[in-house]
Amino acid sequence: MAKNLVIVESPAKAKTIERFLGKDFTVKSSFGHVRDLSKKQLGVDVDKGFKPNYIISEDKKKVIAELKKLAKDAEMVWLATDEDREGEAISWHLFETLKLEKDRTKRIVFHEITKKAIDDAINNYRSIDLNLVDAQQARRVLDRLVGFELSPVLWRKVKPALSAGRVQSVAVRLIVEREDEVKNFKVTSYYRVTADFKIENNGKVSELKAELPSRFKTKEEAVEFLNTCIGAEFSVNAIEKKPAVKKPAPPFTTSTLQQEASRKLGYSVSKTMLVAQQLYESGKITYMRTDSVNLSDLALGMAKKEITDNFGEEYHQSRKYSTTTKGAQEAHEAIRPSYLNQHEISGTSDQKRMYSLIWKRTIASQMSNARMERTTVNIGISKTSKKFVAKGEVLIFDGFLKVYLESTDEADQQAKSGVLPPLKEGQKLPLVKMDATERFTQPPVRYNEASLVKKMEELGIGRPSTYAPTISTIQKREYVLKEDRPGTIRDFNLITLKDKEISHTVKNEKTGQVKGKLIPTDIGNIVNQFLIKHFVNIMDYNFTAKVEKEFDEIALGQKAWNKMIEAFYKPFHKRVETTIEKSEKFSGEKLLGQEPENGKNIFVKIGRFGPMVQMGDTESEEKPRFAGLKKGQTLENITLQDALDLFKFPRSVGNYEDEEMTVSIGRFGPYVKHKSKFYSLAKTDDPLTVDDARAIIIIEEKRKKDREKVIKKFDENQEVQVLKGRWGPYISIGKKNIKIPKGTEPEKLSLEDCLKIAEEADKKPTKARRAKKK
DNA sequence: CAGTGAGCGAGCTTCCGCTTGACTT
Repeated sequence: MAKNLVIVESPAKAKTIERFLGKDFTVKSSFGHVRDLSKKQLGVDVDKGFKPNYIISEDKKKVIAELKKLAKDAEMVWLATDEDREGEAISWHLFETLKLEKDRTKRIVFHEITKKAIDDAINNYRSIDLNLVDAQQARRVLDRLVGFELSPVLWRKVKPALSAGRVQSVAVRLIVEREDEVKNFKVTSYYRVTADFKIENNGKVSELKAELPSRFKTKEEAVEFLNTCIGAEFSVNAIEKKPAVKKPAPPFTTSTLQQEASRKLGYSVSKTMLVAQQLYESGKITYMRTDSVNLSDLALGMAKKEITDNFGEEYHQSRKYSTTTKGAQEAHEAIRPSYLNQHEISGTSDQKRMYSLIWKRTIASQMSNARMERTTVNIGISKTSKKFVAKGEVLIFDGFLKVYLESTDEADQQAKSGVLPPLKEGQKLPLVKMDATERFTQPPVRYNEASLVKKMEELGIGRPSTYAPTISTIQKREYVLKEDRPGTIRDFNLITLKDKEISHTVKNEKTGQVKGKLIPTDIGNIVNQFLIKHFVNIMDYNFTAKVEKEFDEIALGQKAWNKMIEAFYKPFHKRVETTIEKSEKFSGEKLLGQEPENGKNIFVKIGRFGPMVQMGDTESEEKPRFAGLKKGQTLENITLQDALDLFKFPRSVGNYEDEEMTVSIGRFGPYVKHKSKFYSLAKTDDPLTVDDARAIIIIEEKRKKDREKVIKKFDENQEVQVLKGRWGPYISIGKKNIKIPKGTEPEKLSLEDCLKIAEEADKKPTKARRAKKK
């Protein structure tokens, strides 16, 4: 039995550390937090100093049992969880649940996993910092109080099963407000003038492109300018050369990795985290949930060697980066390859691509600046004081650009200017042509997953471990949707001056394309309005920053955590109560107009099951009729006619096999119902016009598919079937579906085999079932 | 996950942070 037990948070880390420590040490992991507030109740006694009721998480019971046993037998327990608020709390929870003894427990921390760092940590042990633990408890309790008191208000006033929280509600707000900006943006057009000149140098002909720095507001002004330029003489007024440098970006944090993987590899933030986790677990990169841009001395040394060996000494420049991020806790290093001499790895193509990205970014961060020379040429016009400007850039030394350049979010970047041809001051420039192109002002760009993370990080909302889960939560609650939109064609004017003649053409371009952007739903809009109306302080972009400041004071021992919570909770709770009592249901109800025949009012609003239309008043004797909105329809864009169409369902479309067929719109889109069976319409079908002939085709097609679906049937037991599904063959027994074990040929299964497989499946634990809920 | 398809209120929803779970022999 080892004399020493070391407990860290991650099992991968445990493995590495164990190698450094030798056989007197056993290293185990806690797998993150081991206790939390009870899941079902508030878990905080608001009347007794906000005493938290901690419960060992179900999936941690085994871990705790094992650690308890090992701790009992060890001479010394070393709590080596991360050096931040959460890590300190994990150590404390371990101390409490494992019932450790003070004089046989030491708290240590290290930021990098090297022999030296670990030895140093062992020599610099301390005790658990209870102030820091209190700061974490305050954070935990605050989040619980906000989440568990606010969400029920939404259930009562807006719609059941909604949620609100310090982080997610503000994330939704960002998206809602950006959408409003896009909606309210007034596109205006202007004219940009460019000119092409011909340059002759010793018989060599080249082109010089220049632009007028000022823009024209109207077509008339642009034409007037071009008119002025007819027959004018153009000449070089001045040439200015200026040196410039470009610096590499700092090494990756979780947030910047998510952004770059999104831009360069097209990954969602959850995919980025999944692949990074694989790389971490196989020891190829350092920890992937970090807000630090710091590289260890070891890494700096490796980077220096790699750069000098591969590119030469002049390419190396040692750099220390420091974080500018609000609320960063910096318990880890930046995300970097574990071994920088490994330029490539084996693995899946996703892993290879991400590794290569991380390697390049890390190496580039320790390389020299790129140096260039920027040239600006002013070109005078004989008939006006306006001037054209030509810009060129020559790379003098590539530096870090040799390996890596960070991408940007800006959609339409100016074309990179290249080398200018040799020019002399006073030189005459013959005009080839001049274009005045109509351009349009751009609305703000909607967030995608990664740019939302960037914004959240700027505001200090959320942590590296929660960016991805938060983004999936707000989509799961249907507050926002990730959307693609094809865009529309827009005409623009092009006026050209060539050979002293002015010509007008109309061209077109695609605009308004959207790919993977986050767009608020009706529910998202309504919930956001509601929360801002009643709980503006929590929706404040600075709320987190404010409470973080108080958590810091608690960590420094300047404030008692439950006093802080009390000061927040009293007014907050009162607000919750008055909102429940006084405020009306918040449905976003809007009167669209009247039904032309019966004159009843038509409303749109959020109902128990989402956005819907209503015919007739709620207070009237006669019950109103309801219908859900179709995909793509929103409270804002729906018209009276759309709404009236929705009441046309269910529509009878004739008889088939002596039974009526009806077309209706359900939760999963339009369908035909026949003999109490459902048949989905194709995307191309219009549910308002589908007739009997088409409905019969749809029914028959589905029947054919169902027949092909059956691999095996058993006459002796009709309930049991072997079927072909979307995910391969499976056994269906009544309402239950069972996966076929690997290596079994579905065609050869007998009834007995099927029943046996089903029985086996039944015995297995029901863990998978928890994930079933939508 | 394996096909879902209503009703407009009787009973469950929910938070943010840490971390990766495993069913044989």
